[in-house]
Formats: sequence, C-alpha cells, structure tokens
Amino acid sequence: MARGKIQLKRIENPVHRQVTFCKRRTGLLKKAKELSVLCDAEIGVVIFSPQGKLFELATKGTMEGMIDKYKKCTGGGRGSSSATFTAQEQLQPPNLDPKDEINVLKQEIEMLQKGIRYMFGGGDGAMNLEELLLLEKHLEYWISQIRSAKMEIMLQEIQSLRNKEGVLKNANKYLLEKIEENNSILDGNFATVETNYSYPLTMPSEIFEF
Amino acid sequence: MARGKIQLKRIENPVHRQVTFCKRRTGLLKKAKELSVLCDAEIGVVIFSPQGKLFELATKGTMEGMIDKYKKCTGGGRGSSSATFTAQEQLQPPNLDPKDEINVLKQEIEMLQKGIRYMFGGGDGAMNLEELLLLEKHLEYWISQIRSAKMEIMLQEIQSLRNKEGVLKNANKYLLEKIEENNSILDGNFATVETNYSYPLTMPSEIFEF
DNA sequence: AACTATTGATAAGC
DNA sequence: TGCTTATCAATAGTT
Repeated sequence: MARGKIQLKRIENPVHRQVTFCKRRTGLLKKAKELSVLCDAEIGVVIFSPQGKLFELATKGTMEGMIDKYKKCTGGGRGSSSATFTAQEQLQPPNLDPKDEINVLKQEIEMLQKGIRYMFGGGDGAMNLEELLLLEKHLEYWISQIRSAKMEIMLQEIQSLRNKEGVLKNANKYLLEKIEENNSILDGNFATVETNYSYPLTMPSEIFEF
Repeated sequence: MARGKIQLKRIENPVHRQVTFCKRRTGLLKKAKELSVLCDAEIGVVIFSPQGKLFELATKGTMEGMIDKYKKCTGGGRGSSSATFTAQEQLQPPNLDPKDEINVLKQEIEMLQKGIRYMFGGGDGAMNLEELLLLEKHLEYWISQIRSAKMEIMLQEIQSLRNKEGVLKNANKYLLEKIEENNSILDGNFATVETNYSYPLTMPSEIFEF
C-alpha cells in the first residue's frame, strides 16, 4: 500500500504489528459498513487481537441476532473445503478398525499441533525422537505433494510456451517469405532490407528456466 | 473508488448492487485474511446477502469456536461448542458415533493443514506456482529444523549411552577384580571360574544405529 | 469476465 | 496517537 509493498506474513516487529493492526482494523470495519450500506447486506465482524481483546461490528441488529441467524443457516451439513492435502489417507493402510482409525487420527492431530507449536513457538514444545521422525515423514510427504503439483504447473507452462513457439515460428516464416517476396519485386532498384536477425527468430531458451 | 466516487448509500440499480456486492465481498474477506495474517489476529466475518445467502470466514479454527470465544468475552450466555482445536477435549463429550468422530477428527486435521497452508502461503485453496515454491521452501526449512532437533536428541542419547558405557565398564572391571581376588583366595583348590566373556564387556556397536 | 482511470487504503516517517 | 505523503490496492464504470 504505501512506501513499498509488504509480505503477506506475520509482522515480526511488535510495534509495527500493533500499528498496522489498529489501522487495518479500522479499515476492515469501514469496508464492512460500506458493503452493508451499499448492498443492503447484513454483516457481522469479530476481531480478537493477539492479546485477546475483542472488536466487533454488527451492521443490522445485534451480534447475538447475527449468531442466531448464522446457526440457522449452518444447521445442516458442514462443507469441508477444497484442496486435497490429506496426508492421512495416503499414509495409512486402507482398511482399519474405526477405533484404531480414531486413534491414528488423534495421534496425527497431536503431532501436527506439536509440530506447529515447535515451528512457531520457537521450539519449546519439546518433541521426542519418535515424534520428530514421524513429523519429518509427514513433511516429506507434503513436500512431495507440493513438488508434483509444482511440476504439473511447470509442465503445463512449458507446453503452452511450446505451442506459442510453434505459432510464432510460423508467423516468422510467413513474414520472412513476405519480405523476400517484396525484395524480389523491388529487384535491384534498392538495397535489400537490412535484416540483422537469423531465421527462425527464437526466444532464448532461458525462458524455460523457472 | 474508480471512475468517479460513489455515494455511501444503498445502490438502487439491482444489477450494479449485485456486482458491487460480489466485488466488495471478495475484497472484504481478503482484507480480513490479511489482517489476521499480518497481525496474528483471530477474525470471524459473516455476511448475509440481501437474498439471505451466507458467506463466512473464520481465520483460525472454526466459526463455532469464534462464537464461543465471543460469548465468553461478552460475558453473555453460555455457548455450546462444537469441534474446536483440541482432540483431547473432544474425547470427553462422552458418546459420539465413531463415524462422526472420525469425520470430526478428519475435519480438524484438514483445518490444521489448511492453517499451515494459510500461515505459509496466505492463499486459500488452489495454489499457484509461486505459492507452491514458497511453501516448499518453508517446509524444507521446517524439515531442516526438525532434523537438527532430531540430531540433537540423538547426540544426547549417544552421550548418555557412552556415560552408561563408562559406568558399566568400571563395574565390569571391579567385578572382574573381585573374581580374580576370590580365585586367588581359593587358590589352587578349585578350577578357576569359567568365564566365557572377554574384558571389557561391551555392547555391540549397532545400538548406535537408530 | 477483463480493463483502466480513479479513488481509497496504508506503510513509513515524524 | 495523529498527521503527512508516497505508493500500492481496490474498485466503479465501461466494454
């Protein structure tokens, strides 16, 4: 926004973070009010500061009312979200007694939580060797997933570029033919058109190096 | 904002209103996510369109969790909780159909994973190449952290085993001396005690290979 | 849905 | 916390 763009990650400097929290909180609530007024929508916003302080906005009626309305709306099924990052399905043998499955899942949750604590809490959430080995395994799996997703995207990109390359080469060829045609029509009356490029015109291959 | 400023009042043209609702709704949720990430805040947003359609965002945990937290903060009536972050406590609410419990836990895992994605990537669902590269980098860093923690534990373990080894060797030596002492006391009256072990008694070194 | 001229939001500095 | 300003981001109107 101003004086340079920012990374979308937690602001480490506590002073900056606090200031930004104030400013953006104000901005967010303003935006919410505007949306509500402009589009006749009912909006509730709840913000807890890192210290646990509460800021709220309910554009019509009360927050309590909003919550009731929300609960009515979500009363039925829960939609689990999109992308497929589910390590547990891959890492586990398919058929498992429900009881065991529950335990495995709980174990995994605990590990993830510990891992997160370890990562973000500065490493005090002591994990033992076994847990670390397991977490390592999971992370490696995630990385492999990410790498294959990455590869897919890159391959698509390469294919797309190759297609473009083909099109461009053809256009190239066509244009050169045109030029030579013109030259032969103009015959010896003029010097040939200066062409300081060679056929086919290509892009440097570095474009494939992401 | 663009091509002329707007009045802060309900947009009368239904088409304009709908379009603006879409655009600004997206913008508002984006802002909320940004604020949450940048300032480590917990944010819940609920939007009802004029037609009563629900749009929601909860940046940490679930909306249910937010509502509970909100109720606690406002001192209002009790809020009944549903699945929130702690598998252990999920245990206590006594009887849950195993099937449901599995779903709850899977949901929780997905949430944790989503949280990780969110913390690292800031994106929602599908990730683009840049985000994937970033996530890969972060995971690699994480793994390296875990590996060094693992190494430290292993080194400690080795050290501890070496200490034990020393103690055992000493005990060993002492016992052997005792035996020889006894033998010399017993003199030639009996054959020496059969010892089919060599000094010092050691453990096979494979124990260090984890 | 895509574009772009504008307005709005805000990071950094004081 | 508030004000200023240079910049970035959101978006109103248009196609």
